[in-house]
Amino acid sequence: MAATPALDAILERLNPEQRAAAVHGQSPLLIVAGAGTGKTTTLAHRVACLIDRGIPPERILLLTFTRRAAAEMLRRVDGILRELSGAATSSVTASRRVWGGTFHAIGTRLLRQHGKLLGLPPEFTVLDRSDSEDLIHVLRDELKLAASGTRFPLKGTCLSIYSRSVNAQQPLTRVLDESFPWCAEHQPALKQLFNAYVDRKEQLGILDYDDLLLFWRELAVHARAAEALRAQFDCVLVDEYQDTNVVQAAILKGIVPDGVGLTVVGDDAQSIYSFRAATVRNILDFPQHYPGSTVLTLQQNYRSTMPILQATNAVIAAAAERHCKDLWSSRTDGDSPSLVLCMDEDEQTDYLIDRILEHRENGVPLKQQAVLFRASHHSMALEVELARRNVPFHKYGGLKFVETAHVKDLLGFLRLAENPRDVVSGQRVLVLLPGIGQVRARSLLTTLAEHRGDFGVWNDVKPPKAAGASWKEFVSLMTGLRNVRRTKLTDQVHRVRSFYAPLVEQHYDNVRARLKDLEQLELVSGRFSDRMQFITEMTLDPPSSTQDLAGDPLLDEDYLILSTIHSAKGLEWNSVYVIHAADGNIPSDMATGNPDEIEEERRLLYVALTRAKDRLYVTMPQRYYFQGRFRGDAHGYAQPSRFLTRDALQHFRTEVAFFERPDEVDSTSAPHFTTGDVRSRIKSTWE
DNA sequence: CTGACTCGTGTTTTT
DNA sequence: CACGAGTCAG
Repeated sequence: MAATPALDAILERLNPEQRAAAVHGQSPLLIVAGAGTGKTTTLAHRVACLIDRGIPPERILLLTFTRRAAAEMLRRVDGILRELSGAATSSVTASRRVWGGTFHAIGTRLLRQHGKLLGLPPEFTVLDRSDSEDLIHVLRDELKLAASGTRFPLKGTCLSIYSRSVNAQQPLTRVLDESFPWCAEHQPALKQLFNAYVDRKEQLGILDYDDLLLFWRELAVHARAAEALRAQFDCVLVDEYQDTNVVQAAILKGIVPDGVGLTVVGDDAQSIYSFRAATVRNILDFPQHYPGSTVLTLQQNYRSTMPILQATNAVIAAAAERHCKDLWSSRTDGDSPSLVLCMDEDEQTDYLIDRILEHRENGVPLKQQAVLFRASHHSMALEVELARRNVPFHKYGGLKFVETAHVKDLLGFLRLAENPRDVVSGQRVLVLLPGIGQVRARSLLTTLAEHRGDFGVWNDVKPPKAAGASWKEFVSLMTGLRNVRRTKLTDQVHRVRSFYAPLVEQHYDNVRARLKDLEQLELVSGRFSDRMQFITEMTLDPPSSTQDLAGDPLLDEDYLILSTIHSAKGLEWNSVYVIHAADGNIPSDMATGNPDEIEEERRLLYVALTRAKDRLYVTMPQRYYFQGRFRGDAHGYAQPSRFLTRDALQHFRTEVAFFERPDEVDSTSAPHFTTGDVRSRIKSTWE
């Protein structure tokens, strides 16, 4: 292709492999990009090149793993385009026209656009994980499955089984045998439940997360729709391809059957989402799926120092199956990573905070430091201590703001108004009202459905005594919300909040914090133009939790990052602390069932370690106190993660976190007073 | 039928 | 411990 001179100059900044990827033509392309090898930079340059080559931005589809990643990528594209055109404003809007987002978000958008071809109403609502569980729960009751004597799997387990089956496209028997053997005896009942689940979603006009992919795939193979989709895009780029599942691969195959214009990027060594049915085979077999494809491998690491890379290379070298990659860096100097043995969790916490503050003193801002862990609750003790010491932090992963009961309640009102057939939201909202329980809620919703979602019929219902005046108020709120679709969204949220606030006090503890969250939500809603968009975005791209523990991080310029390893994917920081690196946590003892799971845990540790640019600490408490049943000082001893092999440990400096104990005596100074003084003071309390 | 209560069990990662 | 399932008094 003929690049303009200016573009050539910009591409000079890339290394040869990166440049080859950026300027590659339309034949199928796989970029195997090791950790920190400038994957985002490369992809951004490729998108810029495509636009520069005259491909209309709205005909480019960029699929990423998170919305943040898409935004970051397009920001970089903007930068490059602006350089090219000498700050012309047109380029800024150009990248905004690119279709960028997660598979689920893009799927939603395309299904609203083309869903009619499948008979799907464009105003469908989307269930998040816990909504889906609630629906399963309702159906389980209706089918009386739990009452059959033997204990039936919990709603969450049922949904996991269902989800695995559809995402891996595997028959139920196989999923049960391989992943849920203890539920095998319930196979017939589960089949019945899943059929009901699929039918009910159809009746209610709702889709769950998995449906967004499944329906999109149907769209992509459905003759007329597929044509429209294929005609819509010239180029499709997929990031984090190692974490896609077979349904996602089928979607791509449908949109781009011959792979012309298709680019996928990923690193098999960082595949960590098999619990969501992602399969590393997608990236490994890409050349077979798309004959004539080009494979480019990026191996020069621009992120970490060589001592850190030597350690991470050694950790991944022990993996059972991997693409050979030998990451290297020109940053040869730097400190060896530390393995820090702490006596117990408290000492680990103290050690961390001391190090973090020390680094900050030395000019590394808190935002450039991250504490990473396997499970969300691993940071609890640290969070408490950070709050006590007034160190601001922001936590990614774990329970999100929108998953808290009160936020879901408030959104429930809006969702019911948007789609009165949505009985999941309906139940949720109705049982909040005094005097209304499961049974009455169900009958009210049936009545509502019989009157085509006209909330007015509820005026004729005899309200339960306990409901009092609030029933009339509730009905008028809902009719209002139904009719005033044009009212400003914040006003709608405000009305719901006024009605709902008193109910918070009746149903939950910690009322103040929850009411503050609701205020926050009203504020957030101001950023959205219409209600449907607001509801959908909140389930597909929920904001990470507001941290009220350590003050509002938005007000603080600088804050420390706490993150699960899963949520840290693709990110990097100057100083990284991987905590609770004991066997049983990494690998989690929930995930040591089969060799594949263990291998994934190894990659998980690899992902964590490769986030570090300059300084890497791996810490673990050696003594764990048992939680729960046995109180007192019962404890056990932990071993370092099995993935820190002898070979890997050669690249670590092992230290023991000793703390200056307060009992270290300063023998040089004379006593200010005697023990006799102390005793007389004690006596004075009752004298 | 609702809502307050007790009892027992299981416990990761996320769109 | 925290949540879900099951029990029982209004």
